[in-house]
Amino acid sequence: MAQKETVERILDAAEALFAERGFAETSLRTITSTAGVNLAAVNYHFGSKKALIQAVFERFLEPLVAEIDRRLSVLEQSPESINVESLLKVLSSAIYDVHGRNTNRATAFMRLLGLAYTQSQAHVRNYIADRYGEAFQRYARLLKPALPGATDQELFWHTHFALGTAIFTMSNFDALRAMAVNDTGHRGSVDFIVSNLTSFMAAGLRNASHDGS
Amino acid sequence: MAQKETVERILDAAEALFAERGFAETSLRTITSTAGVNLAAVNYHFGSKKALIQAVFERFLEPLVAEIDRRLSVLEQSPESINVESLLKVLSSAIYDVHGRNTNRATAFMRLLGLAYTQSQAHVRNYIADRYGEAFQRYARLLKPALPGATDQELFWHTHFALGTAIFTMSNFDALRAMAVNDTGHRGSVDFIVSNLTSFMAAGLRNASHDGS
DNA sequence: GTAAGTTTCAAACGATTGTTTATGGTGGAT
DNA sequence: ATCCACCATAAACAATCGTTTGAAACTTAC
Repeated sequence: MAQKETVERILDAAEALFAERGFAETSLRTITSTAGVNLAAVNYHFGSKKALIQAVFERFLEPLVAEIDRRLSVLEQSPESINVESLLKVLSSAIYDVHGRNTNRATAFMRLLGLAYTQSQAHVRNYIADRYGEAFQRYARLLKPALPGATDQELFWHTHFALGTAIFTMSNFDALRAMAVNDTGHRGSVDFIVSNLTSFMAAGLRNASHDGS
Repeated sequence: MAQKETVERILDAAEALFAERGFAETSLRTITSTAGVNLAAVNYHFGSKKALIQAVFERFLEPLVAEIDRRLSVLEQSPESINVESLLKVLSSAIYDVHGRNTNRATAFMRLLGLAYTQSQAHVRNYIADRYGEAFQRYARLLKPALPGATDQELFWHTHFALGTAIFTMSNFDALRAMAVNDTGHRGSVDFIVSNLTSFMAAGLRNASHDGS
């Protein structure tokens, strides 16, 4: 078995299992037996469970952030088209683009992103902040002129309200869909949910703006 | 030491520790040593760790839901005053009312609520849905006419978007305030933040309504 | 003051966790 | 064919987990 294969199989299994039950609740034995590799393989290839968690995030975030950056650069070339909706669309489109319409993978990723915040042991948070903080700030710089009249305080809080909405929805995606079936009879397509989520966030964000537009 | 005292000390320690690090990450030994009681006390008084988790939620949710119910009954007596804002105010006022301006306790609980979703051990979710599902549905029934034109699906999702915004904000309250100081120079008063949060949620919710009002 | 009923306590239980070790096997370069 | 770097494997490691035990300490009632 080639080394690439083992590493990849571990990452695949870890990603799915972490998303399903969280970090602490997923043992290395569950991961390695799901992946069909030896228990010691994780420590051999990654060093520790913590390093494996970071590797899972890295494999996911690296192409995503690159794609977001690319799309922001495109957007910057026609500044008149920069607004709340187009900025939010950059994010959702980037997710679609990187993982296709493979909703399994996309929802797994959403769960992971949510877990990174809620369940995160410090090392995950620090790693993400350290590695992708710059990308976040670039986004914030573009958002500011899209919400004229908002003070820095309002901008900060409304941005994090929107962030919270997305993260909560993502990290509970499957559970919410199950509840939706129960309450409304419809599971809701990914497109429907993302579209509603985006407009919810946009409406809330615009609420911070004072220019009445 | 009276039994009441031991039980209460365990609940206090468990509540704070669970909120801080999650359920699986908090051992009974940490809880009991923080509470200053014997390790076996948890299993003696509660039966199991799972039962302790439920007891923590029950102690918090019981008075809160009762207060919400009381306020909803008052609101129902003057139906013309029922709208998105007044319904949201019921929630924030109920929290204030039950725990005063003790934001520590309130944010700890919100983090617990968030964990109940993300660290979904099925038993916590089932317990909450089982016990407080009716109260939630009553609220939803009142919210529906306040958002005319929204389909059941839109109502469900926008409600949970708003719920997610609140839970995320409250459960990361301290961290967000620390970031706010860093980014804007202002910590933001509780009233300022709650007021902005409420209007963000209201704006997003109204977005589900199609009557254009 | 004694007996019955509760609660606390130190100690141990078996199970599971992440990690390490020592041994074998494999494939490519010389 | 021989060597060597790399990887897979089974087994064991120490630590931690939730839970149970049996005896001691306490409270309550008569």
